[in-house]
Amino acid sequence: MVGMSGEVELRRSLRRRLIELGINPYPHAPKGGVVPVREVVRSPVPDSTVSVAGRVVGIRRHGGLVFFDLVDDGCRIQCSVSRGEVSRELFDFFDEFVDLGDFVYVAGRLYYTKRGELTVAVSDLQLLAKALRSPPVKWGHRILDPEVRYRKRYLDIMVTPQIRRIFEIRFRTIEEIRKFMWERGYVEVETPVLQPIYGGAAARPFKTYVEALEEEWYLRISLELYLKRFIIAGFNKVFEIGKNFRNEDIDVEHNPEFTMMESYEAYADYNDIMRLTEELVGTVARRVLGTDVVEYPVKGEPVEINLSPPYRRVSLYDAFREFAGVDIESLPDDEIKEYLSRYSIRLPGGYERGRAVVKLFDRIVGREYLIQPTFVTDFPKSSSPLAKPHRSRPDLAERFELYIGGVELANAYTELNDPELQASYFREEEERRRLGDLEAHPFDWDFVEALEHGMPPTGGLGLGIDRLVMVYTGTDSIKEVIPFPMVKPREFEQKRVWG
RNA sequence: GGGCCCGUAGCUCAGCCAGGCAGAGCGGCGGGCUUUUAACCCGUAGGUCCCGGGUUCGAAUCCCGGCGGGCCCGCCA
Repeated sequence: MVGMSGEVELRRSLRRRLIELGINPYPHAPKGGVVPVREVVRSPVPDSTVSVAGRVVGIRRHGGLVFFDLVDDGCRIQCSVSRGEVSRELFDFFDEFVDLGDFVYVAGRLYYTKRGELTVAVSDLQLLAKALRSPPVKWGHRILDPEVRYRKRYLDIMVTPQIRRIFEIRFRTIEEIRKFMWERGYVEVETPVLQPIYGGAAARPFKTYVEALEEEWYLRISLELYLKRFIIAGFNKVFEIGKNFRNEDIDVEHNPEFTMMESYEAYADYNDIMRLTEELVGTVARRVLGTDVVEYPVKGEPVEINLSPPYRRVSLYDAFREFAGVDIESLPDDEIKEYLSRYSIRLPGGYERGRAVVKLFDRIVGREYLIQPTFVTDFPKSSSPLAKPHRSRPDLAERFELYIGGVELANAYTELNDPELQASYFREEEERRRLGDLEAHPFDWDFVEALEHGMPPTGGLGLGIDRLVMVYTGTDSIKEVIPFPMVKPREFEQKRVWG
């Protein structure tokens, strides 16, 4: 047993000894009321007595005087224990039983040290939870191994305030999006995650099996088709914030499980939705960050981005002309095919002009040039089987995508509400599936039947929350803004001896 | 799916190219220290060198296979 994982063994023996001494190392509650450290720090009253609780993240011993740092809900305060000011029992207890990582309750007088730091002169102390492992790095420093950071995100958040800040922004963003939508009269609804037919996007789904029905079902790849059923049902303005699941590869912009906000509004079109979207992105930024100017890394260099509306609107064909110098609209199919092979783009399901154009747009224009917020509008009709054809351009659909920092943040349509046209689009998708496009949209009879009951003219929006948070936080990897990103589970032997 | 790189103490890493006793700093533990805050000073413990196989008198080091991770490219948002 000599040399068995030293720290944990040592601390487990402390835990045992505490129990032997009749001291519960995991009491049910602090012995006195606690005030959040944040409040103490916000308006400190020197010489007043405070009682606070938190995790011990630093200990500096000076013989008869010990300074230690407490972190409570992300907020740090220094405490001191002086041999001359407390009972021998208290001082020895701290010395012997309190380690980095432990939660403690302390009460004492507030004062400023010689160096001017606000400090609690501890006069009472209680161990609230014994940690058997100490934090891997000192508080305020960064864990550098990305594998540890993503697998044990709680440590990453625990010890690095900048990481915690990213998630504070994430969850405040979701909160403010809700408020923004509620303020505008949208009703927050819920739709099924498990679906018999997936739809609303081009993606491969996760499959699951429903024992009660003895059927294979799917995890949703979007919220779209059920939210439209709410519009059909007579709710005029609905939204949902929820997880989508797409069985695709993982990279800096994609996680198989990600968060979307989708909204649908009766009697609106994609122009209304553009105004809604830019208002939302700008307003939420101001409310969460206090500013609508952010910095985002583009090719490693921070670029200032202004999120205040209005955003630029440019049609997809015009964007091609402006940024790529190509009039792709009037390019013959042969030359488009040449471009495809030059950029080694394969089209599953065979060549189709509209889809080819969109792929080329993603490859050549999107990430490269659309840094300041830009709505790219009017996509080829065949690439958008759930969007309504353009009111004056029969070859296009009333669709837009929002790009910021080269990242695609949103996708929106004037929604298709003609059931016959929807059915024929679904048939085309089915044909493409037969030709090998695994991401083609499956035919959803139940949805077409719902449309047959009549859906008012509707504008809809899908907004990628993770990517919005990336823009807000100046982060260029989606893993940084997802609390627990998908990582392969790892087999490991726990090094411990029971007893 | 294709390519490149990485895996050694709790953490950060050196050692690998050119095979020969398993190393440093931080952290831990013990001691000292009553105003520090990455405290300081002295001492000390701590290892499945990612896993498996091969070459060799001898492998952290060379070779093969695997696992895990990162980045780039292709694709979905």
